[in-house]
Amino acid sequence: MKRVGMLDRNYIRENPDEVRTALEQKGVADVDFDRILELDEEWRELKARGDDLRHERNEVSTEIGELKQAGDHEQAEAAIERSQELKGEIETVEERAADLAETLEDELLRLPQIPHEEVPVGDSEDDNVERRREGFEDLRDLPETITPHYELGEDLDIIDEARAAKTTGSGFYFLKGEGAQLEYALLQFMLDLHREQGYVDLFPPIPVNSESMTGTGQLPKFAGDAYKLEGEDLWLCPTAEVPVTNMYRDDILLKDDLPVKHQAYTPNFRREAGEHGTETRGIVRVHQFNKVEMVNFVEPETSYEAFDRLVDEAEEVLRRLDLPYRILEMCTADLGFTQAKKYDIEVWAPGDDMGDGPEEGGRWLEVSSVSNFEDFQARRAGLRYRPERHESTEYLHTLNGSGLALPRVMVAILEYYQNDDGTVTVPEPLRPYMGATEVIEGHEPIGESAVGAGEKE
RNA sequence: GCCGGGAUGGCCGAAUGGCAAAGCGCACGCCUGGAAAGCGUGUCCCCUUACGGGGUUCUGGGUUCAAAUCCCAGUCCCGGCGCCA
Repeated sequence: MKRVGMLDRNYIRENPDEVRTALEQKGVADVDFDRILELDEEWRELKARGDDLRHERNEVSTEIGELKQAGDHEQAEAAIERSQELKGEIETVEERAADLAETLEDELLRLPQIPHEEVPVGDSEDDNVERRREGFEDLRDLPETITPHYELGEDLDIIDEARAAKTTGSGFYFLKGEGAQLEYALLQFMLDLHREQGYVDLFPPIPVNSESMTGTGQLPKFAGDAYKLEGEDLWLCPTAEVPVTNMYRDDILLKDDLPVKHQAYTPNFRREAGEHGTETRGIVRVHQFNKVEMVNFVEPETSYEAFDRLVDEAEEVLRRLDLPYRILEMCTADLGFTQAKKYDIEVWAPGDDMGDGPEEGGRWLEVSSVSNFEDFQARRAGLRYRPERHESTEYLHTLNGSGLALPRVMVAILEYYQNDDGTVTVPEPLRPYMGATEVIEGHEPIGESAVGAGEKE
């Protein structure tokens, strides 16, 4: 199926002002929208001219067949000559048209999704709006001083960043013993919970090709954020959204199939280019992390209901773990390229005072991002369905939400469930997944460096 | 990795160089007391206010006045052989 731009061409032609407003509100400066309109206009003229020439050629071509049938070779020769002339003319016109179409296509792929009309207009992340704050009314008794997760992880010997730098590089980490167990427990817990909410599990392939990356909107704009495999048209999965959404690419679903709700656990790989110097300690910003992702395919009229439900389904993870959090609505400037509306869920990590946290101290960590893409991804990826009362297909709406990103939840647990003696209480719902372990006590470190540090005799 | 076979609409499936069948499904209409059956129309993409026109047989090239059809390259599927945690 031919890829079309993310926004409907007819819509762009008929509503240029809405597109301009969206570009402005999203702060997209590298798109020359007037040029796109010109390209479209010019392409349509060439298209019409090419169609006329082809029409004539089709008529001549039919004539040739008839003349040959009738045995009139002289007339047939004349017609063949005319047909040859036309061939050249068509080639000239269509070559130009194809060039224009290609340029236009590239430009259209760079046009961002238009924000939903109720999204708060803003210039930067400072204009995001906090919608709710949950779980602060009945806080745990916390230690006088909370050790940040990166120090605690080292103390308990459950997170090892230094040795991962050796095997792989900075921005990666080993989880060890109870650390690794906690990771598995969180995974199983989240998957079981979302299964209760009606999600069907998927375990997707981790490398994805360029067409998939384009379908969900990572390409062409964000190529620099992803890891590319050398010599292959393959990228390391930056989020399960990519394989899962593209799973039904160019498919036509039935109305009865909808809503389709899938959850997928995958590792996610992100280069985080340009982020060096911030968050270098700990596992808050890393190049590889596990995440459970929820993806919904729904009928267009229901996508905003689905959005609210998706936020609730993601929140449920934090509610059950009894971790305090807040819900943030992204303003137009902080909406991603593909998103019409987006809420972030930020968990409270009390270990580090970063200034932007709540009055209780600590900081907010984004653990989920719930987005409605409306028909933006569907159009790029050819995701359609057949409504009952129409004979033609329509683009469906896609949504997704993390449910949740694991390392940051782990950070919140290590800090919020920390005890005075430096151990960590395992939240109730996770215990069945950890062989009934109630408290993480860590292990003795291994190796000579521990002796030198006075941690081992 | 090697050898062979294959890819045509939502589905199935014809056409082997000269207008891409037929069937199923679906929608609408006629018929009916109502339904079924039957009959008719429609059912991909693009341009066009419309009338209408163009394109489309996995993808990309080539041959030809003309390609679903012939040639080259690629992708994926099936079968066989090989290899393999």
